Order: sequence, then C-alpha cells, then structure tokens
Amino acid sequence: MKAGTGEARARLAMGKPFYITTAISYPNGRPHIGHAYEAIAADVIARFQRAQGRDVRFQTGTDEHGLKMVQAAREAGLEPREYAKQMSSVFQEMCDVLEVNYDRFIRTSKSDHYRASQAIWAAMEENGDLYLGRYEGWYSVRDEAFYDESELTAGEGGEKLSPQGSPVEWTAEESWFFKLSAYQQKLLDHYAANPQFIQPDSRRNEVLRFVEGGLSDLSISRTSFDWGVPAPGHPGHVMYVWLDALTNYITGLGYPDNSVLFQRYWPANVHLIGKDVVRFHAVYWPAFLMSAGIELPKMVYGHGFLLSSGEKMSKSVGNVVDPFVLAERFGVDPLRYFLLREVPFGQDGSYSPEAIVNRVNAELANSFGNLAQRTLSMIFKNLGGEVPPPGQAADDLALLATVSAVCGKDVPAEFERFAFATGLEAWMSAVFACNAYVDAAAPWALRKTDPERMAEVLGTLFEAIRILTEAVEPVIPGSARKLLDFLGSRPIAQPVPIFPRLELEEEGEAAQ
RNA sequence: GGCGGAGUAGCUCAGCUGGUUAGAGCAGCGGAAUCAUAAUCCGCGUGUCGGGGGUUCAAGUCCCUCCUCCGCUACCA
Repeated sequence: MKAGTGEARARLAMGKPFYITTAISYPNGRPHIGHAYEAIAADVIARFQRAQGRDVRFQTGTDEHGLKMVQAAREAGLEPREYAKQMSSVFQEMCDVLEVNYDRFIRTSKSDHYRASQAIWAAMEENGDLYLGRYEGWYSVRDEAFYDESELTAGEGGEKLSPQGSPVEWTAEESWFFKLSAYQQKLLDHYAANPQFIQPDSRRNEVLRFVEGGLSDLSISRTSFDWGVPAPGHPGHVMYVWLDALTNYITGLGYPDNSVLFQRYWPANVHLIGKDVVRFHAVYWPAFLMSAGIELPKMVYGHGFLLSSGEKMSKSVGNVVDPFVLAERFGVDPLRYFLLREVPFGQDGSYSPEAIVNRVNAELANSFGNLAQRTLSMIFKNLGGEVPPPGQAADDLALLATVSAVCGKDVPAEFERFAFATGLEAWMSAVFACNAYVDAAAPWALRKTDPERMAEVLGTLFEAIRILTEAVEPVIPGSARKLLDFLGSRPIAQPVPIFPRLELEEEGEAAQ
C-alpha cells in the first residue's frame, strides 16, 4: 500500500553495509583481460554478499590524469579530457558486457572528484604534513617514476635507461611533499593491530618489510604539466596522480561532505586490487587517510595476475587478450566461471583457450548443464511438466542433505574468504553427487516399473538443482537467472541446454 | 646480496600444529547404462613427495645444506 515507506524500511532492514571497490583503471589503452578479471571478481564478491543479506555498494571506474594520458591523447590527436572520456566509456562498456553490476562508475576527471581530492589535500596540509620542496632526478615518463642515478643502466647507444629499460631525462621541478616518513611507525602499528589489513599474507609480509626498511617523503605535486587536479591554493601545481587516484574511493561516497553514503559505507570493507599496486594502497593510501583524519579501509586485497598460456601478457609480445573478444567467443558466464574456478584467487593463474574450453565443457556443460537438462527433460516428457515434491526415502534425504550442506555452508564459507576456486570445487562435488544419484535411481527405468518412485526421484533432483543454481548465481548471474526463471515456471516446458558445449576452433588467424 | 614463497602422479594442485597402505580434479585405460548437450555412472595410480645429510619409535610434514623457479627489496659497478 505505502510503497515509498515500505521501500525505505526494506533498505534499512537490508543488513550490514558492505563497500567493495576495484582499483580504478588507467585508460591509456583498451581494457585487457586483467581489468576484466578484477572487475568480475569484485562483482562476484558484491553479488555474493548481497545474496548473504548485506547492503552492498560496489564501485569501479577510471583513473584519468597524469602524463601518460596526456601522451596517449596526443597520439590519438585529442585533448586529454576528450580522450579520457572516450576511453573511459570503453571500460564502462566492458563492465556492462561482463555483467559487472557496479553501483558507481567513477571518473577522476569529473568535478566531484576534483572537490574531494582538493579537500583531502587541504586536510593533509592543515595537519602539517605537506611542505614545499624541490624534486630533481632522472624521470621516466613511461614508468612515471624518478630514479636514482645508481639505478640506471646504459642503453646500446650509451644513453641512460631506467631499470625497466625506458628512457629517462633529468628533471628538476618545484614540488610539494608529503611527510610519509612520519607515518612509518603508525603504519606498522596499524598492520600489527589489524592482521587482515593486507591480504593475502604473502603481500602483507612484503609490505611489512618495505615499511620496516624506512619510508621517504613522497612528492605529491607536479608543475611540468597541467592534466590533473590543481593543488588547492598552489597555482601551477597539479596533484600527483596517485594521490588523486586513491581518493576516488571516498569521492564516490560524497567526501568531503559527511553524507549519508559516507557514513553508511566508509570505511570500505575491501579494496580489491592487483598485486602490482599493493604498495600504493597499503602504504601511501592509509598514510594519506591518517593525515587527513579519515578512517582506514578494513582490507586491501592484492590478487594475482592472469598469464597467457603461462606467459606474462604484454603489448610488445602481442599476447594481450581482449575481454570483449573472449566474452563473444566463449560467452560471459562461461568466462566468469572459468576465471574464478581455474585461478586460485590471490595467486597468478594461467589462461588459454584450451583450458577454458576444457573447464567449461567438463563442469558447466557436461556435469551441471546436462544434469539440469536430463532432469527437466524427464519432468517435461513424463510428468507433463508438473513438478513433484522431493522424495522422503533415505537416498533422497541424503542427497538433499549433501547439496544443502555444500551450498549453504561450504560454498559460502569459501566465498567469504575469496577462495572461489575451492568454493566452486565444493559446488562441483555436489553436482557429482546428483549425477551419481540419478544413475543409481535410474528414473528412466522406474518409468515403467514404479512411476510414483520416479516422480519422487525427479522431485528430489529438481530441488537439488534449484539449490545448486542459487549457490552459483553470483558467478554466473545471467545463466542462473535464466535457469531459475525456468524452474519457477509451470508447467515445465521442453528444456533447452543452458550451457552449450564449446568448440575449440582452429586458430587460423595470425596467432603466434 | 637480504627477506619471503614454491618445487608432491602425464597436467593443475590439496596435504593444519610430524603418526594407519600419500590424496583430488583433469587426461588415459576398462566396464555399465542409454533419461540427457555422444552427456552420465562405476573401477583402475609400483609417484625416488627437487638432491643430500640429520633429529625421532615415526617426516611430504621438523633441522642443516645444495639445486631450480618466482615475488619483494638492496647494493655494487
């Protein structure tokens, strides 16, 4: 009756808030499979937590400032702002295609983000942590980093190169600094008091050792270009891209206003990031927040990288995989399932067309998809599409007990700690149990000898399939929704395979 | 150079604080079934648990050492 108040009440009753973010992507090129991997993983976590009753907010976006964007824009013949807009939309489209269901897609070149970034700068400055200095050194534009003379190597022509082999030039500029050195002990104390702050443990150990080794103050402004957030009160200075980028996590909640969003969702439950940016999130970001007097996120989780057939992906090697192509070729849900099932989260994992075809065919098509197909087909043909209740025989009860335990306890426990591969492995064990049950009960034989028993068996299987489908919904949302809708219809119609087998097409193109 | 991780069946990996014949999935081989997407089910593994040494009644699981790979970090030049 009172829809409006009802909805408000429902929202309040939605349970504890859960805020998850991905790193924001640097859109100086098209997204690759690594971007897709992180977005999908975050989406699965968000959907899972939502299914657990949490009030979830999920943010992703693009990090659009910095010199590399200026250069990429120049090559494209566009102004940075226009280039950023175009590239950002490609990342947004990727999320849409992959069913990554974010609540906010943030862009750092927007005005609300300028406001938030300038506010955190001002808070840090007010706290006495900023000072004007001079930055001199060998700067690599490609690496976006200064290097000490001793770190450089000599190129073929005797020119100086960074440790990564990129050209460097002597650069000297006035710069604002952040007293990162003053936060060494505070950070160490925080790590000690919050063991979960950096995960997995291997990353945590690396950060601990890095911080224990001493911290240098951080240059946080540039005067050599202007594509960035202007440092408030300091004309000519734009903010260091990482200070501005990290701030996105609170911009999206309305910082600096003490908004309803901010109160409800900050501090974030988890910043999901790649292992390459752990230092920025586990050292710089918490120091910035401490300085500005803002609470720290609860967890920074550095996931692993996706390797192409075991090798690092890079543009120069030409083995970069386009997520749009993958989604088109294998389907969105099979791709999502593969990434989470095949790769132990937190570790590096390997991608290959063979691996995805094998995994998806064996588990989604043959085991689970076919289980649904054979069951629904028998219900359609032999029971006129009417679904009988589950049987009460010992075998029936045992099967449903197994499936319920796996889907209600094991899978959630694993997903809760981001162990998607083991969670899905447990899920598969329940699928195996169902197929073993079908063969043992042989409902096709009961059709003639004992139709009532056949109905009990099919009813039991139907219920098991429903539970199984709900449990994997976060991973394969589109297919699961489709199947659940079908299960909810009466009478059950002639079923169509939900996960067709994939073919490993010949790589005729310019592969290799 | 320092710190950390890893090296277990053809492949990918589980094996917590040491204790019955070292496990799983995939692949492979054999069989059953035929409702279903030629899908499913059952059965089958004599693995130097990287090499060597040691502690122990007992070590994949602890200690020492060596080899290989990976990550973080430092430095020399």
